[in-house]
Amino acid sequence: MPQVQSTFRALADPTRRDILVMLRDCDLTIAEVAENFDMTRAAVKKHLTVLSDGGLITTRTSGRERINALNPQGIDPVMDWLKYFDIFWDDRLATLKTEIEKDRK
Amino acid sequence: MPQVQSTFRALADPTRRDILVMLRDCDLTIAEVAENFDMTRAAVKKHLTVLSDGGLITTRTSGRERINALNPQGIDPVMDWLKYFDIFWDDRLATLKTEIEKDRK
DNA sequence: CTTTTATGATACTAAATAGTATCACGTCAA
DNA sequence: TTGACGTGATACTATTTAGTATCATAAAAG
Repeated sequence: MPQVQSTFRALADPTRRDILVMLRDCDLTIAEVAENFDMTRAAVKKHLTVLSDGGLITTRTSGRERINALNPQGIDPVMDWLKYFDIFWDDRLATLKTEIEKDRK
Repeated sequence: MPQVQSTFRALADPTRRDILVMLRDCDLTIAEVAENFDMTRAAVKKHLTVLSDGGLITTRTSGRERINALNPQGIDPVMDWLKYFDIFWDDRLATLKTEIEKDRK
């Protein structure tokens, strides 16, 4: 059960946010993720570990490959925390939900 | 106009998130914020600068005091980014909005 | 005017972080 | 079996970050 801190920390790096966007479309092995970045596979692996610690991704092994997938519930701790600002961004929240539904059409 | 990265970074530190929670109730000077932490005023000042860079707070000067206030729109870049995960957390968003309205009663 | 108070700013230290290089290990294929 | 491939893990370096200490400046109070 990841702490809220580990989730916020995982989201704080642009490379890791890019990885999450990639995983939104399809699951990827470490090597496949690394192809999209100008850094070594080992560095990408570290980012994936941080994302896993933050509960934002899950991993499963298939033979010698490790497949990374987005964890739908991973964002929950962040959302729970943001709730503290309800009196300020409640209206915005409603607007966002409308935009999401519009995008899906 | 703060970049999304500076906002995510500002949120990634537990001390800074605590400061935001404090400012949710009332505006505070640097010294008043510092009273709540076991660290020097200079350290708190640095955190406030990061929060300001991230657009999460605004500051105004009153005499020799500098008053820090929560910026309602500061969280927008983060919310915009989270929109990318719409297909996963749309249902959760609706649930959260319900909880917020319930809490307000 | 003198003193106190709140802040701004700089220099410095320690720890965390992002990255590389390297090697070991298990799996798959010829 | 032999080797290539994908990964795990460690050691190392450079940068960023969180914090302190210190001093300068400006405003409020006497």
